[in-house]
Amino acid sequence: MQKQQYLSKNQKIVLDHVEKANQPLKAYSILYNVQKKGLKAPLQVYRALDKLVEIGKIHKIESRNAFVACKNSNCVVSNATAFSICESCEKVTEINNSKLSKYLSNFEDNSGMKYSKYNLEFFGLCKKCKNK
Amino acid sequence: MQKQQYLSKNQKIVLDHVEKANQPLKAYSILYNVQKKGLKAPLQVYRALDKLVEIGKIHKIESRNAFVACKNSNCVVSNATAFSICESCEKVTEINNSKLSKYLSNFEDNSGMKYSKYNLEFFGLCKKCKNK
DNA sequence: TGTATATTGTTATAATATAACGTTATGTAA
DNA sequence: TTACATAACGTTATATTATAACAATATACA
Ligand SMILES: [Zn+2]
Ligand SMILES: [Zn+2]
Ligand SMILES: [Zn+2]
Ligand SMILES: [Zn+2]
Repeated sequence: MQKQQYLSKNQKIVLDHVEKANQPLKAYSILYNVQKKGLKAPLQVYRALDKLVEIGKIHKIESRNAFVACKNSNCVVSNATAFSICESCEKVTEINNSKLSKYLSNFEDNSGMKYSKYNLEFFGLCKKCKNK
Repeated sequence: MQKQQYLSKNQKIVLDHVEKANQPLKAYSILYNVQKKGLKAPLQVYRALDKLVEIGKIHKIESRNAFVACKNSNCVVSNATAFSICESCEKVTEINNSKLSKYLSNFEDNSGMKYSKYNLEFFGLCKKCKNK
């Protein structure tokens, strides 16, 4: 069986919903909003999310337990993610900076560990919130 | 009222326990283990953890919902944290690398956002697990 | 001493996530 | 086509993580 080519029904429904949002969504908020499309139980949402995260279509904002669609259409590095998070309005933006991703992908410390993945979350105040 | 100088009773108990562990601990595992010291409810643990995280004595490993004592005794930058996480044995190490922390603290993207904090989690296989 | 803030103790509950089971769909190869 | 393996689905129950709300006590300090 080769790598999955198409998304399944539930996966499409969830991805669709998350892509339309312009901010991270909580799993249960997704659930409430896709119930009219037939997904009735948390597991249906979580399973779709798991797969979508695995293939890089969706990222999890770990510090917020929330899910956001990948905005880097060419995001080959679905496992190398960086986000900026405004601590006031909670706006989250995926950072797409090749210098940063190169720097982190090549990072080695003295532990002899080679890293295949990373997740970076920056916190601060966005422009809007800073000027309030 | 000036900044807290000493830890409270519950804070000491929790910090003590987390410092003795050499891996991240879950909040409820902490709870079970400090019950003999009088902390009976989740909130007592969470409140102590909150404060300890705030003052940088403890960090939260967001991807694991677990808590680990800060190993950088001189960790002035309690809000600039980086960890390496083995995806096989779950060993977690706090990274203390001044080049990395400088690079990230000075990082600016085109959003005009200045970051006061960050949390970085690297994933891979530790030496031991790689050689299995 | 009076006052503000931090911490505590306690019960209940909210929010997040997974276990376990059986069924159905899809891809691969004989 | 049939057989087999893997992936996805549906469902119920439950585990895990975290906070709300309220009253009491302790601490710092003017
Ligand atoms: Zn992405
Ligand atoms: Zn903002
Ligand atoms: Zn630290
Ligand atoms: Zn390991």
